[in-house]
Amino acid sequence: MYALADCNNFYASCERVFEPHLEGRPVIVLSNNDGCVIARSQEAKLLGFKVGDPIFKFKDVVKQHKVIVRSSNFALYGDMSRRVMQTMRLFSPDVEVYSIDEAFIKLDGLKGRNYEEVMRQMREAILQWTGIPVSIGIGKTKTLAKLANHYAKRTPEVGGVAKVPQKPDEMLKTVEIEDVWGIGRQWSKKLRNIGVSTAFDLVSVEPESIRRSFNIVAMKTVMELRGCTYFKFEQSPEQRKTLLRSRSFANPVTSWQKLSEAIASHATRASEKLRNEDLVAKVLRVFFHTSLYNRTDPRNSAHATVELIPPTNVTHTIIKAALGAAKPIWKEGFKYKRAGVQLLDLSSGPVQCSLFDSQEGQDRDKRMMVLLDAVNASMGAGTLHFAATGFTNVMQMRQLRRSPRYTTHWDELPKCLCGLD
DNA sequence: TCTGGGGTCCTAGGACCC
DNA sequence: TCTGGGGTCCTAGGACCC
Repeated sequence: MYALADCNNFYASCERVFEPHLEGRPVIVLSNNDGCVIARSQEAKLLGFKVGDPIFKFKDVVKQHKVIVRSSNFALYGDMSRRVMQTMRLFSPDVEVYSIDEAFIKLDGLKGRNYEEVMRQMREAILQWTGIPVSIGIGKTKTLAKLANHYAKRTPEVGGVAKVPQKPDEMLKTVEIEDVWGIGRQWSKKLRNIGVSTAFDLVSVEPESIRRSFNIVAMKTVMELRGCTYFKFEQSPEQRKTLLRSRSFANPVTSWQKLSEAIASHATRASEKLRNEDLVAKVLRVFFHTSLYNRTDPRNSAHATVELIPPTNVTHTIIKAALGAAKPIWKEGFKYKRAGVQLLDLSSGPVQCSLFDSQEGQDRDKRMMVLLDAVNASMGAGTLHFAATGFTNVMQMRQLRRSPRYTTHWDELPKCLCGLD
């Protein structure tokens, strides 16, 4: 048996923990550069805000309903997430962190106890200790736990915890096809066309025919809804295969100087992440393109791939490779809106030296990176950086409404939570 | 004027091998 | 006039997830 614990409206709930007066009011959180909606409180959902809505189209609604609008504050959300997950681990050692706001919990270790009862206690503890409300679904497979979770979220009477019953038909009938985990927009449309509109309809379809019309993953989803385990519990995550760092520009970029600084910044952040996970990359891809929405300006999309020989995680090597690949494909006369660096073919194994590499050179680079990381860890990110990333900060995000990073920065600690002096 | 930033897996088709 | 049967690897595109 599995449980899926999922934080309710996570980012909006994080904003509320330190500002309780936001309770009951519509709250939305914006993407980087304050571009579009990425999270909504229940009240904001009822006003019709959807994930991905560009905020500038909703100025009137915001004003009329006094919607609380916040820039994203991932320092806060990441730390709150860590606290929630820590609390879960006190109730079961088998926790698979699935995303920033949800985790699967294997319940088999709790044999003899009432699963629902334990999960209710866990829910209470998380709410009391972190201030974050969660919903919990329990089922025989991950897909069924997800489904029960969905049910719990929409059915207040169950008090935040729901379990797929022995005879699941009635519950399955209440879940629309697009709300089944693993069935997205395209497949839902196709399924509705053949008369499949709920989870209940889907379990009645012959799995083999689903495999033929869709693919093996869709078939596994059907089997999971029928109670057969296909998606395994993964306590420790598999080693990642790719790593991407990219961002839209607050203001369009037209010069090679600015674009190269952005690419060097992404290369820096990607290298740091790589070292953080003790990996090296064999392939690098760099890309940049103009706005996807602007129909009047000339459009351009460029990308290039290079092999890193030998595989590396050294910042200056990766910056050099990224800029070397980007320079020949850069063109004058375009307003670039986004750039990024992707690292592929990642491995943790020992590095095979190339014929002309000196061991001394590699050792020196390694020592330099250890020093760089240590300085930046103790004195703040970016304290030491390569000149290629520039000093004017082309990467500056538009973030006009970010709340304080209450739990991770000393100078932003909450001073008063109750409105009293 | 203003539209996010990450990931995974599967499949089909082409190039190549014997 | 007639033209096999079996593999692997790579890439692009499309689906899904948060």
